[in-house]
Amino acid sequence: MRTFIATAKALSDENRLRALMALTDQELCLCQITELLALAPSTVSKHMSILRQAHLVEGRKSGRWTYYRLAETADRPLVAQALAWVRQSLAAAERITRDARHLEKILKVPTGERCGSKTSRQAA
Amino acid sequence: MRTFIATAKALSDENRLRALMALTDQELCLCQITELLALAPSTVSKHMSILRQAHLVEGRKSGRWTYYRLAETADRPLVAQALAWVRQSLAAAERITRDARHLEKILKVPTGERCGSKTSRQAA
DNA sequence: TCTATAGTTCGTTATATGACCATATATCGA
DNA sequence: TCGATATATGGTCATATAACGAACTATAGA
Repeated sequence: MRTFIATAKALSDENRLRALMALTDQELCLCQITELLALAPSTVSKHMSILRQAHLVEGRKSGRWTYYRLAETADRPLVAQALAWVRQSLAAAERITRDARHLEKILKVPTGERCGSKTSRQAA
Repeated sequence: MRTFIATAKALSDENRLRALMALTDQELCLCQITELLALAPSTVSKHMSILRQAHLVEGRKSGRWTYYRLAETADRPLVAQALAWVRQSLAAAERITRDARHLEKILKVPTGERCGSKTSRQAA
């Protein structure tokens, strides 16, 4: 019950849903999600922590960056079911498709020029 | 997106989940759900209103009573998916099975002796 | 080594939520 | 009609949540 409620709550916030949907096709580092959502990094970090605790995403630390991806659900069918529900409910949502277009641009920025670095800010 | 979030929020409260699961096998009037959850009637009414707005349950007014049942989902596959997720996630939850046992007793009380009437209070 | 960058954690603040009681509405039965 | 019952609605209060900035940790690179 607790687990279920934690998952449902994790799925009750627009920004977390946008982050989740952005991870559909590839993993993203926190700064890319931050760029997409246009929120403070600390806020996004908190959101991702909530998604991770609900086993909806997994985090992988690599050097300075933390990469997030959708969770491996082979041994968690209920999470898989939840993710399927999210995906089918939101795939066509205007906000999500807009994010997908925005994400394309974000992904074109090479590693090393991303995030809050002066270089990437100038590029933007 | 709004709709999805409303649904996810509706599923984020333990008492609403208990009510939802209690409706698995039959419809119940508000007072029966109130008895099951042991909350103030106004609180339960609010909960059912939230579930109804999320299209998870339907209300049917009959005389003094309002009967709630799981929503008809033939034309709402996403709601069906959500309900399936709930059912499969919680069917075995200790709280839910305990509620099911409690519900059996509640259902044995004949109509007219239910709810807060003096008769039913004496019976309890 | 020193500085900048990426991310997390913590404290604060505004809003959302769930609980209650009091009240309103509606129905049933005497 | 009048009183009791079933539910809904509105107000209030305590707690939960999401946002931010500040401060901390860790890593990379000059």
